[in-house]
Amino acid sequence: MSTALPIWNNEISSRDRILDAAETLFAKRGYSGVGLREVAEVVGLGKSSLFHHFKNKPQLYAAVCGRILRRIEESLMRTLAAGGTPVERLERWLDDLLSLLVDNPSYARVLLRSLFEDDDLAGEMPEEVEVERAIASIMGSAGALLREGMGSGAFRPANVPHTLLTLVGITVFPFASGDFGREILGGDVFAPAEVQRRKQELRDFLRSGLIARAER
Amino acid sequence: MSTALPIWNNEISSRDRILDAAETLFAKRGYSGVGLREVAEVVGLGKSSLFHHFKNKPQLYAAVCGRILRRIEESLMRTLAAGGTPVERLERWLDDLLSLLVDNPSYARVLLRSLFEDDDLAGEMPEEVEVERAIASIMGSAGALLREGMGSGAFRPANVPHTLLTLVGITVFPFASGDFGREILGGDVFAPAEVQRRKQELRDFLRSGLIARAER
DNA sequence: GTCTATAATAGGATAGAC
DNA sequence: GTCTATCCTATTATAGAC
Repeated sequence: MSTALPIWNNEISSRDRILDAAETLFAKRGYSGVGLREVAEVVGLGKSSLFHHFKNKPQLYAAVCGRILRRIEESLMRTLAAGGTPVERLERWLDDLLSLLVDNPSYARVLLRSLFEDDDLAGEMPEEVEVERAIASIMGSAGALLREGMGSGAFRPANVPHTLLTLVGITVFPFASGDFGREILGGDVFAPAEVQRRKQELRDFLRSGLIARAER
Repeated sequence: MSTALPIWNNEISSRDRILDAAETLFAKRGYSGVGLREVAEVVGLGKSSLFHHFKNKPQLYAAVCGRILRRIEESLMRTLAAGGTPVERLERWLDDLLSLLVDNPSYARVLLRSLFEDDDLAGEMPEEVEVERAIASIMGSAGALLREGMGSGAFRPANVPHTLLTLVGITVFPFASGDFGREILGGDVFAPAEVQRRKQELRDFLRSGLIARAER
């Protein structure tokens, strides 16, 4: 019954290798576009073996999404705990989030795709509940930061929920946009130089918007 | 052979009813999540009848996406042709785009989902080529507007491709975000009051960013 | 923990009657 | 232009041997 490995064990468990394979495939083709046969094939297992680790497909999907969201949550907590002014914390968080999305090219796509599946993650299984919890935690912390900054005058007064949607749109979307983003930019969104540029453009946009001051 | 109806005919063609049904379903469950059986059922036809109007599933999908993109293209062209300063044209365009997305709740989801399907729209069929053309046309016009505004000093100097990605992220994403957006906002993203608020928040964000001037 | 075998269903697509 | 019938393959999931 003990599936936990000793900490000095370097082997990656079957469960994690299944999650890795499923994550990549879900990013590429979405929930319905991925068959468990293909997941098993990538991992190097028989199809039926997957059901020993996850009781069905929705649970596997929720486990993939949950793992991503927990990592984002951890990153956010670490960033916020490091202190600084609200502006510093916001900019550091967005920087770290972008780094995380770039280091794990499947994340942005899996996340946005999952937001579009209103049905497929709405169950009562523990993995699905965990997804909801992580989302609420992340958005709660980000919202609190925005409110603190607006209260102290560091941020312009704005509608907090709409600002949260805006922040998700400008940070996550570009790294999920695949060929579209590549065509717009004329190069890979994940290339280091392009990532640096995106971070800079994001900071500038948050500081000044787009419209020049003379026009206001 | 003539499938074209006389202009005084009020009946909606089977082809259009198939496109309508497919659009709604693709928005809900994505390309792979929709079976042609279900599309046919919604329209009230047998599954095989669909193949008389579209030769296969990829073509139907491309036709759905193409119809949406053409409407956005038309809206953009009309807006840009109406003249005004770059700031006026940009703000009018975003306003009109949001109205279009709100009037057609499937649009945002179908569009963003299609951007995540690098494979499923990359063929050589005329419908797929048309999708590419419309995207290039829309992004070309928007990019030209940005460059014009930056040249005249109306917009802050910024990286045009990244700004395009940002604009897509802040305009389209919220209306594709479904339950997530609903939870963040505490209400329906498509409710008239919320749409008005989003338009206002968008204008403010473009004019001032998020960070207060005192902090700069 | 992984395997083979199997069940039951749904998928896209075609042929041909009407 | 729509239908029924059919083909072949893939899907999720289970049972039970090893």
